[in-house]
Amino acid sequence: MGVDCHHTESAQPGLEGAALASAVAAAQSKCERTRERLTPPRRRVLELLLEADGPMKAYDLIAAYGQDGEPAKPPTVYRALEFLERLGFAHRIESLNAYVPCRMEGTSHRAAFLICECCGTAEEFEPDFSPQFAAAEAAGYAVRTVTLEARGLCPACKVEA
Amino acid sequence: MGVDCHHTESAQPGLEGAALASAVAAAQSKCERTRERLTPPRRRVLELLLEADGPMKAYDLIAAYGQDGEPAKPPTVYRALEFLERLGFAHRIESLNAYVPCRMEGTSHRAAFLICECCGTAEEFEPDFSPQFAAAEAAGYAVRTVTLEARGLCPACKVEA
DNA sequence: AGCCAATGCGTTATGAAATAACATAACCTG
DNA sequence: CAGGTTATGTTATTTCATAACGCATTGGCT
Ligand SMILES: [Zn+2]
Ligand SMILES: [Zn+2]
Ligand SMILES: [Zn+2]
Ligand SMILES: [Zn+2]
Repeated sequence: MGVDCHHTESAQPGLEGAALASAVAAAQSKCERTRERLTPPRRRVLELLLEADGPMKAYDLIAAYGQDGEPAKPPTVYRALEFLERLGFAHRIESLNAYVPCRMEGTSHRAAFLICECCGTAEEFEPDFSPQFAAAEAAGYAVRTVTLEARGLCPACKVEA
Repeated sequence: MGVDCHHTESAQPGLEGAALASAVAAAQSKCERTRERLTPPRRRVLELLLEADGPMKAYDLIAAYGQDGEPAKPPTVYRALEFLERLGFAHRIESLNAYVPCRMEGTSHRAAFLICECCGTAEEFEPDFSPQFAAAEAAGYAVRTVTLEARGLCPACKVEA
């Protein structure tokens, strides 16, 4: 990300082979349990996210969509992303206009990210908002979703800087 | 925002008259203290943000820029927004692609928002991240900025729903 | 004053991100 | 297999943001 970053960019290497197949199969069975359909475009976009080494832009997904090099049409990918987000298989990172596969084991969670401004990796973590929003809820707010994105330097890039 | 919201949309009424002039003057003198220049386009965009009842989109600012109805050119407004953000006079709300004037008194702070999905207001509050990021910093991260945006219903809209 | 570097602005054009709208196809379920 | 629902294909458009370049203004320096 930073022009002066020469890291291998694989702080979060993408899945391949058996690991990839296994992750997709897990999503598949999760869908079946809730009568949701992991259709070909949805599966394909999930694969692309899982294979990637970091956050993927929507138009990167569009370009990479066809195994033969044929790009997808934008709505194909945006619809798949909407589905994957709804099911919790992927998250959108607002401050990057980019998407990542969910890295957390648990089923339901509020996603939060530590984003490295040097190498571009985005590490998901489980935030604890209880103290924050006790006050908000006490003031009458009904909080539904929360976006928390911290930006800075990951350990590796911090050392080099 | 919500199609079923019939509120007056003035949960955060914009400034006018003396209050507006005073807010702009405060920004002016803050700039002078740090040798920054509140030039005409920057002042104009700040005015528009302060006058607004809620978050403003960049192209709303562009359209409203000229007192005679003439729109600004996009770079004019985006440059002004960059400046206002840098000085802490305005914040970008990532999940809305929109901008608000800073409502906090203190000089330096990490902005956070409670966004009502019904009436569209965005209330700024001062978050306390200390517990969250003690862990992150301990793990070697150097956190520089944080985006925290909570979405839900404000007290007024919650009652109506 | 005259010069210079730095900063900001005006303008044109383009790039990037996301969605609208509508037709067709696949899938349940009774 | 009929009919409602969900998903996809396709075309076009809208929305959001920046690149690039030349000119103007500012403020320090000699
Ligand atoms: Zn997750
Ligand atoms: Zn890094
Ligand atoms: Zn603020
Ligand atoms: Zn509201």
